[in-house]
Amino acid sequence: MLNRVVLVGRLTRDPELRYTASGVAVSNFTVACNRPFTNQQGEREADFINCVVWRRPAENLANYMKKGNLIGVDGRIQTRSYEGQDGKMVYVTEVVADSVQFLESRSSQGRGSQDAYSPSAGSGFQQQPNQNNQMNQNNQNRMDDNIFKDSGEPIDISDDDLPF
Amino acid sequence: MLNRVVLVGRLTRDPELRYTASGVAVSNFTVACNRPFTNQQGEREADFINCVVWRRPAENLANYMKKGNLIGVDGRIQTRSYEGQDGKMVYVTEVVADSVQFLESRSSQGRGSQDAYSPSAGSGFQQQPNQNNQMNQNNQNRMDDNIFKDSGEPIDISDDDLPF
Amino acid sequence: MLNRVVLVGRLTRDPELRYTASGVAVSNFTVACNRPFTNQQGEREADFINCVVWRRPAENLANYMKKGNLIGVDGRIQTRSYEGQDGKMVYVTEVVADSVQFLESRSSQGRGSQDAYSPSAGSGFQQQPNQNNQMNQNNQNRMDDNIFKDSGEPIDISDDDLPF
Amino acid sequence: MLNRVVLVGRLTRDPELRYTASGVAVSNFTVACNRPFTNQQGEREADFINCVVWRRPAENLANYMKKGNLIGVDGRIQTRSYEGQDGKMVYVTEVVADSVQFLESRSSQGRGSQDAYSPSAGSGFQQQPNQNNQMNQNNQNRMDDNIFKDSGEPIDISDDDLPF
DNA sequence: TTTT
DNA sequence: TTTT
Repeated sequence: MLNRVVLVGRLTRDPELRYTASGVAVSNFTVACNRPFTNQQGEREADFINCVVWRRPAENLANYMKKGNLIGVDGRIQTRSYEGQDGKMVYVTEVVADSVQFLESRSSQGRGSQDAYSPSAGSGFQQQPNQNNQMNQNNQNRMDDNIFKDSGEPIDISDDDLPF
Repeated sequence: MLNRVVLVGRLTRDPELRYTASGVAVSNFTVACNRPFTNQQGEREADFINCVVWRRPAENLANYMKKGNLIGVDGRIQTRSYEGQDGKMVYVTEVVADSVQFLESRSSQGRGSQDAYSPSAGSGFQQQPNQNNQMNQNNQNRMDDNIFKDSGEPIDISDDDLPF
Repeated sequence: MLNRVVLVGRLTRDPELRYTASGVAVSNFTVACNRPFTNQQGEREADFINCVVWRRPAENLANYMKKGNLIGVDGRIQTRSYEGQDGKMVYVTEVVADSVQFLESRSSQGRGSQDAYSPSAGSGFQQQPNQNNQMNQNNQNRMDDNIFKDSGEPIDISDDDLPF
Repeated sequence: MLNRVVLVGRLTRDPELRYTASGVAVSNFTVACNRPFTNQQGEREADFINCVVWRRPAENLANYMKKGNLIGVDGRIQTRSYEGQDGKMVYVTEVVADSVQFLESRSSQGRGSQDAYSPSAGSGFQQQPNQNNQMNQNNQNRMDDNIFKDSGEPIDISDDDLPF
């Protein structure tokens, strides 16, 4: 079966970086994609697409991108369900990013476009990373009980959700 | 902004065909996409991706495809929200198909793969269409009040949702 | 059958705008896509992907984008062949763009990202268009004999190549 | 930069399996993609898209798929150039498949759709593999000098072309 | 509420 | 014939 998604849009908020109990980085973010056509009132609407990315690109995203920045996402659609607080099942559809492309860097006056892959010597990321997420790089923010403590919603997410 | 989705998977049920108050055909369906990897229990999971398609390909889909058939979808991700019966907003993410590809026909012995586009003379659809949806072809099933009467959920969907 | 391509990369040169004998705008351009990985010598290579776009987005591209600008392409792969000057068939693979996304505008200080679609009032293109191609907007550059006169290669391209 | 391709089409010939000097499997194949629209003569044309796949999926493809079978390809566009026998540069554009999806198996009466990924215990490939390529599984067909001996064209392909 |  |  095939399942492929490509998005280019802007971050609706600063991406959040968290760690699973076993120390795997995960970042949740939302991409605003303006529709290429206008509605019947002549307005241009947008889609707000929830995304997740794991491991190294999660850390890069949180450290270098912020609200409003333009990014590209290459991934797949994932569905999952959990029991809501009213006992009813909640169905979630989101994009799991295989890679995230920085089309505009944080300070970004002018040229952007760094790769999210292999940010090794000589190929990018000379910028100072975002302050608030920096400590996560050292894994000191690891959560010791289940997951996503400060987020209301996906409390049932665990290492099981690791895509591979 | 870019927003592109390609899926290949199987219909989880017979696609439903309806008509808006102004007579535009719309079909809702779900595609089961088996994941290419196994989870930590060694099981192969699936994603169940809700899709919509409008107009002519909606009619073709409903008339020629049924539960279990393999289809391809080329479209984009769309998000929308409506107020649930408990007064809380419900957020929906689904795929709006620009085109649907029939990779396996209804009775499907052997070769499938007809195009959903331009099903004109000589290019396909020699099969008998599905009985139950056939009458829709003549638009006799048009709904005279708002929309989606027999479906509980998307009562707020109207012609406004027409993608173009 | 499905055939879908999404690219984000930089223009290797100013896009060229031409018109078929019947006055249809067409623009050829090449997108440089840096690979996300390095080769065995540790160098980062690029793919140079030839693209074509027709009609209105062709004019917009030529008028607002130039060498080095970042663009997104949503399209399909097309193959064609013609007889080379040595009598042998030449096989060409290129991307036919359905839409082109401007991720960085010509003078590009700061925010880019205009849509190539419906560039109507209020939604973009307040910039001055490129001088040299401006006259094409009035169709005064229409070619009266076959096509692509000043380009050596695709002399066999005609209105037949119009995608729809 | 983003570079993503998804194809669904039929193999124009049996896929060829070869091995680089260092023993890495590679398979070249061509996918015929019927266009969804007809040309000005009312005919339905096709694109013939050259593809490459490496390693394990290359072996699976060669062992289980044959001319005419329907496959899905998820990959990226790659360009390369080499000096032709007349001393002129030849430019090649092809699709490097990350994964190949079998939408119709070799003997294929009825249901197809196996995954090309992780063909481990219990998940598929109970069919007998193709005879002629079977020996390749044991790497006894490894080529000891450069590459692609029996193919005229890409004699300059070596381990350097390994995508990762 | 899920397909092979 | 190639972009940052």
